[in-house]
Amino acid sequence: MPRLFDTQSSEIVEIAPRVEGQFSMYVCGPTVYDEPHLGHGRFTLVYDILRRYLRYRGFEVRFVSNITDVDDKIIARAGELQIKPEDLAKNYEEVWWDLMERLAVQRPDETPHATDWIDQMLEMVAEMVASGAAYETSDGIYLEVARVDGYGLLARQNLAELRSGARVEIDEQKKSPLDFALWKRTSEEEWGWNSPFGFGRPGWHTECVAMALGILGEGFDLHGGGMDLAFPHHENERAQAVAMHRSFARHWMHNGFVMVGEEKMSKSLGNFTTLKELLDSTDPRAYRLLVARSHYRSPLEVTAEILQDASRSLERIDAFARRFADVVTQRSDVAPNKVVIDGFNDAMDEDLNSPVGLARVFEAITKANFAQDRGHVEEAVSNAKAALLLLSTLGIVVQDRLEVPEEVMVLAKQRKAARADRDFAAADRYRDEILRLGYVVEDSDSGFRFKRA
RNA sequence: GGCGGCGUGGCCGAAUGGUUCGGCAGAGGCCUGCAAAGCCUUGCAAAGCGGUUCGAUUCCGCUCGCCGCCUCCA
Repeated sequence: MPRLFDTQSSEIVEIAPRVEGQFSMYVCGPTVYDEPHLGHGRFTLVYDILRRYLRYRGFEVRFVSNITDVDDKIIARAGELQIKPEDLAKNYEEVWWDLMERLAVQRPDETPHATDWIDQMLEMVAEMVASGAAYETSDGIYLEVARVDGYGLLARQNLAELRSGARVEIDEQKKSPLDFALWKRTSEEEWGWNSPFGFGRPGWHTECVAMALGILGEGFDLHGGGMDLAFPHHENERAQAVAMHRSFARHWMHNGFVMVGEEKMSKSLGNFTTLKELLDSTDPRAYRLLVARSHYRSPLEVTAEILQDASRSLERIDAFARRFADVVTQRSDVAPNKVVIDGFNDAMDEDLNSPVGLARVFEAITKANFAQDRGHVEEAVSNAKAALLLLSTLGIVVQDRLEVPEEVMVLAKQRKAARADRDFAAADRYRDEILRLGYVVEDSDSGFRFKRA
């Protein structure tokens, strides 16, 4: 059974799902008001890898990730641009899915939108008001944090310490600065919904509770997001569930930040690189490799040099894939090497240790090459198959074959003939021509293959 | 102020109480007509100071440096 670090207990524990063999996970998705940056790319890759891994391990995974399409920032941005907030959200949601596709992040099974869950949120608010956990002020409905058992669990702080450190703006009407809005009352000119609590819109923390419980049900298996969501967002989600006496996530998972130098990359610091910039300039697989080769809870530095490093590493993977593309399909009788698979699984089972998992993959690549060099085909193929299987489990799509223009193919054949005649001068001329067309020919046991120059 | 975490070879990233590991880059060699790809060999890593121990990079303490959360944030 895989184990994961649980933010709630601060230790690595078995994930032991609610229903054997099934795994339900909810990950906080984007607020669609602007271009996603590298941090968004990291978290989506981390949970994509988790999802792929659990599936590969035989779990039936149900993965829900929301789109926050109503929010103060969306409204503010839309106001600046003089467009409707709905249109802004729609536009950036399209941007989001486009980028996810480029990153080869598989679509969640369900992608609920906050605006489709307003009724459910209002029911929840009514329930919390009725039970006395929530109270009304002139501008909305607030949850009284002091009435929630164990508030501060995810922040690893007790209520008194949180309160003393609170930097939230003072609101005379709130019983505590930590109390948070469930429903924000607004004027009717603004974007909003009619409700028993007056015209307005939901608070941020409420939507995820409604959607997670509404889709996955009580006691779902895992709730994840970036570390900065642990507090207050996830804390406040949990608080609402507690206030309603519903069991919430069994397990909390938080990934580390993308760093810029010694600082966290973030919108507010303005030190971000957008995902689009990255993907326009780098093989998206290089970023995935980078994410996978550091532990998901560690900070991750991304620079041009580090990306270059990952790209070169990727070249090694592709070269390996090219070398084994044919023989692997020919030898359907050979199974992936079990020692390699087990080593990978052991690493991934222990808090999703993909760096060690990748190390096992690279070792298998070396063994496959070593064996192939010596003509030990079965050993080579078993290692190669294991490596290829594990790479796909990490979502790394290998480029094992390159389609070349007919012209290049003809030149390569001519070169092959020239070499057979031991006319090396001619062979080299053909190779130069191929290079001029943007390809490198490599000799192989069976003839030749190509890579991009 | 409270809480959590980090400091590993030229670079990035892991594991680990004793022999460590992966990638990238470097050096030498093998293979190749020459390349490419590949393989092999190679480099006295643990911020500092103490302590525990037969033995510490790994455990404990202190010092220094850095980061994150406590506000919107992946």
